Amino acid sequence: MTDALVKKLEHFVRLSSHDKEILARAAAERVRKLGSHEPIVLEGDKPAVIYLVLDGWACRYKHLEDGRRQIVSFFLPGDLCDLNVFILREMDHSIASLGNVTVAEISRPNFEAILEGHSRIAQALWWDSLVTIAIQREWTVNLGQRDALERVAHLFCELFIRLRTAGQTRGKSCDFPVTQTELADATGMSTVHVNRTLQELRNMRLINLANRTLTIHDLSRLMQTGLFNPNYLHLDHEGAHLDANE
Amino acid sequence: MTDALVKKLEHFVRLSSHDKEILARAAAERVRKLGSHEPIVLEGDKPAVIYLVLDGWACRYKHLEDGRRQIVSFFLPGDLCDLNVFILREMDHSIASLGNVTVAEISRPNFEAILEGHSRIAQALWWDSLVTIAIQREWTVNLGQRDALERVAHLFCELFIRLRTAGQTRGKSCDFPVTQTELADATGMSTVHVNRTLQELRNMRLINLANRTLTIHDLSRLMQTGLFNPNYLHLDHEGAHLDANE
DNA sequence: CGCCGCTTTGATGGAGATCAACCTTCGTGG
DNA sequence: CCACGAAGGTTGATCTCCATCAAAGCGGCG
Repeated sequence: MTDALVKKLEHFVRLSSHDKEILARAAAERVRKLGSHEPIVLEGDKPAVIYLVLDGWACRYKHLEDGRRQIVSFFLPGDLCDLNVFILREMDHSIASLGNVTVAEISRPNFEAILEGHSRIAQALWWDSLVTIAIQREWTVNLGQRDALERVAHLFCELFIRLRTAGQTRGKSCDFPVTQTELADATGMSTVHVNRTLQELRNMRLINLANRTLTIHDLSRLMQTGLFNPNYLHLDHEGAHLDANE
Repeated sequence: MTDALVKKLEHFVRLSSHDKEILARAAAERVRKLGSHEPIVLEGDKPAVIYLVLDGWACRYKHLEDGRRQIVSFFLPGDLCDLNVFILREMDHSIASLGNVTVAEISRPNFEAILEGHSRIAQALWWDSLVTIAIQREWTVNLGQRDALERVAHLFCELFIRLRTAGQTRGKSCDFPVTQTELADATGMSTVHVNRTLQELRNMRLINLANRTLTIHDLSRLMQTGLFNPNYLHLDHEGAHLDANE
């Protein structure tokens, strides 16, 4: 069940089978299955546990008082939410499932035991959280500078590569359990314009998106279209010197 | 010299005079003074030291290949850049000074010694970095959902409150060493429209911005205008149970 | 079947980009 | 001490991308 997490972390550092065991055990502590569009965390909640997405997608979002909503990040299989969040008194954002989702809830003491007892895992999780922050910065760039076509293209590149990193793609395709309304909330566009932008990307023979499946026909052209530079994902096995030698 | 940092951290937890001493000593290790618009870190650099802003402002930004630029965050006095950044092989963004800036460079071993030897400081720094991430998320919301007037109003509220938290305001005023071009790069607007938006805020008697000084005449109305909710700054002395008892 | 969530299409309007000047301030050097 | 140039700020005119409004398709499921 922790395949996606392990596979992702191994882009940073190679883990021993003991390390993998530790993660698998932590993720088995308490598993929850959720249907579509169910709340996981609500703004104002007291942080209680750490969530690890085992299967399916979720999203983090914020509402403005007048009802506007911005999705600020997507959680894919293998993604953890903010490690140190226990420090805060209340959450400043909400989290909800997109399609059907399976999450592991990891309790605070259990999680802290892992961080303290297994420094290679801890390092890998720090790397992961630095990448998460870099992704958030890139979203700022995306919303601030790119036009509609570039913006959607960039988002698709990011999500596809992140999924591939976690072993969640099939050739040129992947699950994509996100409605156009949700894409609109993530890109700061209207649903109507998301729809037209998707048509444009389809007409350019870059992608297809139907039946909750995204197919990217030509990733390198899609990357050009979205001015996508993957450096912020820091994927080149950076922590090789920390590899488990087994 | 570390007044701003200490003052900020004390919104989370009260530090002992020994803690403060530790911070002051670390910040004295190597101090650099920079003029306006000087590079501090460039995208592609290998992370080498941690920076602490002692005086003045800096910004983090990213360029697209075609020259567009997005400022993704501002560094104010007392701000540290990403704690764990050493893990990464190269930087995915750049940092530059805005006006004149004094920064402390803290070496990796020195910094790690502080984190390990002084858990109260470490906790406070974790809190600070969680707030930094929350700010980045809020920028995503700002760029994705708010219109020009709201966006600038929101940014001013955030910066003013962050400065006040670090003891860097004088009544309703504060230094504001940011040109309209830079405001445009931070808000994803054109300079022309930034200019017109500032005029609108002035005409509404909410602010004045001249001679690198921002004055906020009516903060609560400015907050309404920008749909600003300060909860994401987590300022209410959250870690009180960790206070140094002296 | 009929309804609900999602997608698609067409028509209209507006927020903000872009282009092109011009003005103001201030630091520098002659 | 003034001249000049560069950087920053201001203005007006035009244009375009995308929001908004409204309505119609289209699955899929109870």
